[in-house]
Amino acid sequence: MPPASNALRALVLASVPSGKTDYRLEEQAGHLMRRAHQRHTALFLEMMGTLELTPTQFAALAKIKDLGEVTQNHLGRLTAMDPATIQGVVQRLLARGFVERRPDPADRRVMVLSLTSIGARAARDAIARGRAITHATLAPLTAAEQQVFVNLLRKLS
Amino acid sequence: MPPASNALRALVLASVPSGKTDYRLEEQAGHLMRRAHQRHTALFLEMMGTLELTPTQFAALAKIKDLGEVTQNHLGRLTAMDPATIQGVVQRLLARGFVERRPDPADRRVMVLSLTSIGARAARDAIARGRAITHATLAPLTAAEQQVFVNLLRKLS
DNA sequence: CGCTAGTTGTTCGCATACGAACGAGTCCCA
DNA sequence: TGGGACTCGTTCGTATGCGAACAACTAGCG
Repeated sequence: MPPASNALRALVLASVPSGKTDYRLEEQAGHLMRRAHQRHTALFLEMMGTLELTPTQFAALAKIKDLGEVTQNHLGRLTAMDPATIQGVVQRLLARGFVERRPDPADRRVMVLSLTSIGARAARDAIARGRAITHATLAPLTAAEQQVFVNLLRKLS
Repeated sequence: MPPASNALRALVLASVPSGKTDYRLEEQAGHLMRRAHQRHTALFLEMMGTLELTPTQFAALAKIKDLGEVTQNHLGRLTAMDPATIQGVVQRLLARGFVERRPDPADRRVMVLSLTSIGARAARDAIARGRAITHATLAPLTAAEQQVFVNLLRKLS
């Protein structure tokens, strides 16, 4: 330590009182992402209304509709849910009669999922609302900002 | 119903085949927000490491450190957690000895929260890591993009 | 003073979310 | 062909996240 450092250090400590170097929670990306996602979820549940679908249930439904038939774990990977999570989501869709399961004779570990006719109708209705939900979620931004925002989000997959 | 509407409706239905008008789940803002938030949470838990703090526990800790003393529900409002959620978070911080509670003589409904000395040290360490976590979360973006992204997120509070 | 409206913190139930561990099955290569 | 490595789906435990209901308490108004 060089001499005269005591006075210097006191100065530094005074300008940085016990690590309180202006860490503002409200400006941290993660905290803002959590809040923005929270707001979206609230909009989603409200606007999905009588369909009573959660965001993950909706994602699973829309993806099965896309593919016709999917394996449960594969569906999970496509919708960003780990096996434990997709399991519960699929159980609830099964219970509501939106999804069917049948064993795959070619691979006895696997259960193949597909939509029932009720499930297909629900998916169609839900996707219509999904568009409105995306619109509402992005409403605070201008059209140009919305483009930018979605592009940046994609980079943060 | 006006006449000739059957043929018309058939046309409409044909041009919009059962609602399959290219709804791409992967491009919906909400889905992307969920995935980006997921990635952040994984980074957070990994980088927080031995401190074993979750994002919400960290937010509560940082906010109590800011204010010195807070009421539980008030803390919840400041960190965007409803009373049921903040209750559990505070319980876990109490159990780890990071937070103290004392009754408010002026309002017997209220419990005032503050940091213990261990909690204050944990908060200081955690905030240092918090900066690194924000950095890592935004790493896929350029500095200019990071600015834009955070600004847009703020509008979507 | 008394009544009503609102607030505070708690509990319950349900739905993500994920790590860890597990049994069953498949794949590939020595 | 045998065996190790991997995959599939399930279960358990823990932590958000929120609606709903609740008892206790405060505040404000007639």
